[in-house]
Amino acid sequence: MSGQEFFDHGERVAVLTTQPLDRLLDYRAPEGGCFLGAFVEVPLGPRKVIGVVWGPGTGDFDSAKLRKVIRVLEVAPMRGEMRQFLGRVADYTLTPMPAMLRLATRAPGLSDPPSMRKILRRGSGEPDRMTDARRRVLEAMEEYGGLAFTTAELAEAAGVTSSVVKGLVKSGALREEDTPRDQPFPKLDPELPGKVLTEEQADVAGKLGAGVASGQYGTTLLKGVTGSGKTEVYLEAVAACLRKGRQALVLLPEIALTAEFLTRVERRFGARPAEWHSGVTMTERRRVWKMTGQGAAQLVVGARSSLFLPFRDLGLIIVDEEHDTSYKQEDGVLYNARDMAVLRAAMCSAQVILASATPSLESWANAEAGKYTRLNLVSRFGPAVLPEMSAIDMRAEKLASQTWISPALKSAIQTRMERKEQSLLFLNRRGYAPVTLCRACGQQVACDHCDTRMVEHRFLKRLMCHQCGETKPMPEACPSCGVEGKMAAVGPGIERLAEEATSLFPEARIAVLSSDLFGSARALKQRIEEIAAGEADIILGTQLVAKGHNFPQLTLVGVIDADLGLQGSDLRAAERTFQLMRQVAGRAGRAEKPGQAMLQTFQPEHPVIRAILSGDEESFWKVEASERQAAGVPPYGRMAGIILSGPDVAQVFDLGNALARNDGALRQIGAQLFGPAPAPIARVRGRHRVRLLVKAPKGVALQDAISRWLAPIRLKGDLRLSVDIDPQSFY
DNA sequence: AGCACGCCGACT
DNA sequence: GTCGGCGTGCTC
Repeated sequence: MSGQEFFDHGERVAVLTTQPLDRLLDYRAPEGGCFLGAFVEVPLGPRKVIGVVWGPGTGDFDSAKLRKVIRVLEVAPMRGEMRQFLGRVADYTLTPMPAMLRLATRAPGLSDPPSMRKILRRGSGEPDRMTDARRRVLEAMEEYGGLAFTTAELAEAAGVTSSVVKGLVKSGALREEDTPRDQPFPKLDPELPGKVLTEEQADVAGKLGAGVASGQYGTTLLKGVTGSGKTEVYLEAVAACLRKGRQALVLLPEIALTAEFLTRVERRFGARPAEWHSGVTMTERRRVWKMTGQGAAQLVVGARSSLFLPFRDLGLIIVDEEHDTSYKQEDGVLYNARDMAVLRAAMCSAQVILASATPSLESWANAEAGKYTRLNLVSRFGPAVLPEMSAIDMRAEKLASQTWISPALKSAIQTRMERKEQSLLFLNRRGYAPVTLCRACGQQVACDHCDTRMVEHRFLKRLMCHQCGETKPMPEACPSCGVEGKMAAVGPGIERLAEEATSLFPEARIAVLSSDLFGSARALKQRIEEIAAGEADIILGTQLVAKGHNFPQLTLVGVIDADLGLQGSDLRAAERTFQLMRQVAGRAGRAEKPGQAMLQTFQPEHPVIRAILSGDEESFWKVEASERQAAGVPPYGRMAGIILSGPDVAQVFDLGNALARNDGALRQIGAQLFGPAPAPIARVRGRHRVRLLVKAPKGVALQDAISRWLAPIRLKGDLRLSVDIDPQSFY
């Protein structure tokens, strides 16, 4: 990086814009000059765009044609560390820099001057006439001396109309003052008493705190079983970070989890932290972005994109539920927030805590290799113990056709009903039935734009494509052969399971938790609270229920189809099933009552099912690790996916074949290329998709080889190409 | 990304 | 003649 930090008026500067150009553009520094990293507005063709001063000009552009930076924006310049971080993420994910800059400036109104509002202060003058209403206003002002009132707020507080307040301003008893609308976040107090920790928790918290206090980089894998108090423990690391005067970031995989988390932070530190995710309002986003940059937000709680906020001095990043697949962005810039968190921390001497009850194999392997410190919380808090796990061998169960709850599971639910305890039935399938077919011709109803089956949603009275969201009414006659009244639902979805549960237990109060049955995160949260308070006997849920919600009355978990995730050729299928089953099982018996988990399976001897039942995680990981090592796949090898798409199948395949023929750059590093083959979903929204997979030994320069391989190709027409380094899903 | 330029077919 | 389709190329 260049040593020059300031550019005088007229000097050449190189500017990175958010426009998808593959290089920096030279401009002349504006009057008053500008700092390296300054956010600027520059002319580009007929338009004005936002950019960042990235360094001294490259000088190879005709200086007569050089245009001048219009102005420097009134926000903190981008720090060198942030510029470097964006560059490293771009190199790693093969993302163009403008897209990276867009990620880092996802706040509205950056180009606007700081928004101001008028607040009131006590003036020097006295009111010409004192009335009762005026006295109340002045008293309210005294009482809340330090607060910044607007006219409306002060009128409200004093119980008068705003004209009374305006009168006082006119007479000079109050005066108006301009103040920035974006206020700093209230101070968090790390010295407030936290929850009393057990000896084990205090020991782990102490070690994490010491890491933060060292002011150096380090990553810790914090493994704690459900209910072991992981959150309390890592909040002590946040406390250590705050004491050091550095900022902290907590990443959560799911927006639905933030509300409860914010409350816990408030209980521990006396104020709410900054919040950053797609559900936050525009004005609040702007405030969070700016305050993060000024160091006036000590703690940010957010989704993966909060990793690209302009922290001034980031000392700690916590990745909660680090194994969660939603940390991998699946559209736009393809990055894994967990991995990039480690990168960012290494660049700014911060600590990372990867917290999970069921860590990813990647993190487990990094801990085994000594790259990460590993800390364990093994005891569940309070008297609760992990549930007793058992399998129900579905080959031996006699089930009526079109039913999925085995007699064994049914009687276990019955027992819970009698004891006034709750049961949870888990089925990771939304809708009523995964397949709708015609009994006359055997044809399945498929989406018109994607190569996927349409899923019946009886609740919506429609068929839905889970790929593109397209819906259509339930057909009376077969769309393919025209025969009427022969359409049949095949297989269970969560809605159909609800139907079965209702007929088995007509007197039970049944709650269904599926993401498509709730319009908002708020509605979902409220329903979850009602259920936790006991307003349901049987809970039916999809994936959603596996994540961190606490139901104290719950003592039975029944997994309807434990084999569901094991099918398919996904290299992480075993790992995912293991994590999901463990997490769902962890929902039972969190309070005083011991829990029981029953897994309905057709393959009870499958190693993954056996590992889940035995609870022997270390041996599961060791077996899984040795299999991946033998296959040379992550985390012991590297992979990348190339997805080609376009409206014309032949064209897309031609491009795929051309790429496969010219794979010299890949062979140089000893990488193998598979494909082109139709992508897992061969058609989405009318676009045909073809995939190539690259598998390379660990430790080679994979990104470099891929960019050399792809450099010569020119995309014609409507063809698209995207590169996914470390792809998460393969099915 | 936008936006112009430019080269062909279809129309008042 | 001219309107408008979108392929190609440029933006400091």
